[in-house]
Amino acid sequence: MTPNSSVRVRFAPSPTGHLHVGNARTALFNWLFARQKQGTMVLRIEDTDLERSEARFEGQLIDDLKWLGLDWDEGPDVGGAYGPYRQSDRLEIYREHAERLLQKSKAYLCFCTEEELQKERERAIAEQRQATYSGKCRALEPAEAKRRREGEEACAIRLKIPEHPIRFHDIVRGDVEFSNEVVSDPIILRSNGMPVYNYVVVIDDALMKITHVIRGDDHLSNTPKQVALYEALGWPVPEFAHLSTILGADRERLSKRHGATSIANFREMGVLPEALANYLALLGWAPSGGTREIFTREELIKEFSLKRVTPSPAVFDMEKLYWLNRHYIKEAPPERINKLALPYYTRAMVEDLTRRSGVQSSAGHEWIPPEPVLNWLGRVTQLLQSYVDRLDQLPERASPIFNYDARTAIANPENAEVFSWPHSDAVVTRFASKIMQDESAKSGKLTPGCFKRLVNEVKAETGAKGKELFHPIRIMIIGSHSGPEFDKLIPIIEEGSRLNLPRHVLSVRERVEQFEKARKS
RNA sequence: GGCGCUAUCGUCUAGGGGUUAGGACGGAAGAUUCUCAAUCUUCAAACCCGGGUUCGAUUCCCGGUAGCGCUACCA
Repeated sequence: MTPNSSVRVRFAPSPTGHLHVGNARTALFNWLFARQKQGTMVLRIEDTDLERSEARFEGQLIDDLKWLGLDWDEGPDVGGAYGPYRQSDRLEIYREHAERLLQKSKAYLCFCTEEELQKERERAIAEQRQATYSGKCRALEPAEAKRRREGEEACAIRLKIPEHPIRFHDIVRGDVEFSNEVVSDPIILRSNGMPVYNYVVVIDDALMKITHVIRGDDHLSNTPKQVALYEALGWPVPEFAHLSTILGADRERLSKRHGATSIANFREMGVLPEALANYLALLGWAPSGGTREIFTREELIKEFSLKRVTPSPAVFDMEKLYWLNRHYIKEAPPERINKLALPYYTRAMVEDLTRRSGVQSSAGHEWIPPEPVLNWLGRVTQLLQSYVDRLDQLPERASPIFNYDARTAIANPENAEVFSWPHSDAVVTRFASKIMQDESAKSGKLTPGCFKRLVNEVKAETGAKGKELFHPIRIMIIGSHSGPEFDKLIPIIEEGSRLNLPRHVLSVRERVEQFEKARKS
């Protein structure tokens, strides 16, 4: 992965929590672009917001990014020639360049207090004007300003916005122009010596030789200030690509309110990383022709194009993500899915155990099932694969196997309807007596072939066929009239009944027995 | 309030001065199956509004409206 082009992009998250889907999509687009151009991907941590940033979040961010399948060539964890890659380690650099700007009189000292500025702003809003800085301190004599600063008067450093409109090119949106009238001289260094975001981002991007700034469109309105900064510093302005916002179903900006929005959430839900990456790529980007939807990582790298990114905001559609996830679950090698699915089962089993015993067993969480159980769970997963959107639904879908309860099966109104059918009574009675007499069923070794034979006998004896035959039988066995095919289900139930599990899985015979008992009582 | 960005089926999108406006998710119907899921087939579903340019605008331009963003000594 040696970069051999001059393209350099960066993903610059703030370590304020888990990676959010919006940011993940930004990271993905940066990554796709870098990899396609064989350029360099830089990870930079924007931790100048001391109040919200936490060191541990950086590790989470990196985990989330890696889980999504992204990597980077330079960053706080891997180093690089343009470090440091944490803004908190770069404060000296920011101060130094601010002073340089001052010397070149591209910036000036501002002694206005926050209260003054606040009043100015309120007045402007009251007069329905743009709330821009008056530029009062811009008129100060440099010599006087210097004297006041040396006299320990608190001051911030402001950039001089040029007297001409600011234009820049955006790959997604085309040419954008802002009148200088509406961009007021921004503070770059606060009176407490801390630099401001719009300033550090430029210093970092320029010093890190970033050629393409790909980021969320919430930064679009900040861009003129940044362009002015590049110009003041005499540095080349990079290309910009502002990605549209991801919205929730209510067309409001996607937030925790909308449910799962962090990468960690999706990961816990059992969404596969390739499904998420594929989905995210489709949010705002479409291939030429616009008919393909499924892309491997390599195909995305090959096909991706910033020029084809849509400028309009996109609503996050969980259903479509699930569709992709189902696709990738089906595609994935069974061993991989089994391995990923395992924790969901063990957690459910342990929870079930603690619920019923009332004892909290922390050791249970690390329960590693023995080989035969592992294999069996793998077969359960394969049986249920086409029934789930995400892996965390597996235990729930497997519930008829694990938690058979004859009473609830009988009490269920839908089932009651089935039992009101003319043949149902006879089917139940005949089938039950056959199972109770069957030798193989006694030891939990009923085979699909044997099961089929018994069903056929019931069919011949009662005249029931199709649903009238199978629905009552299925209810007896799994408590519901619908479910997986018996051919696959029967061996799994029987095998499960012979395994040593935290909670015994009832054999077909045990189920039928319970059912008959519950029915008669 | 000011400024900016955006506007094609419910959703993600393709397309583009003349098209039966294409695909996908979801929905509906059918096929298959004992059932459900999966799968396959079919169907319904859209160019925000008003002007202008033009022989012709959904497409180009302007305005309106709506949504979102920015308007900080937040990032």
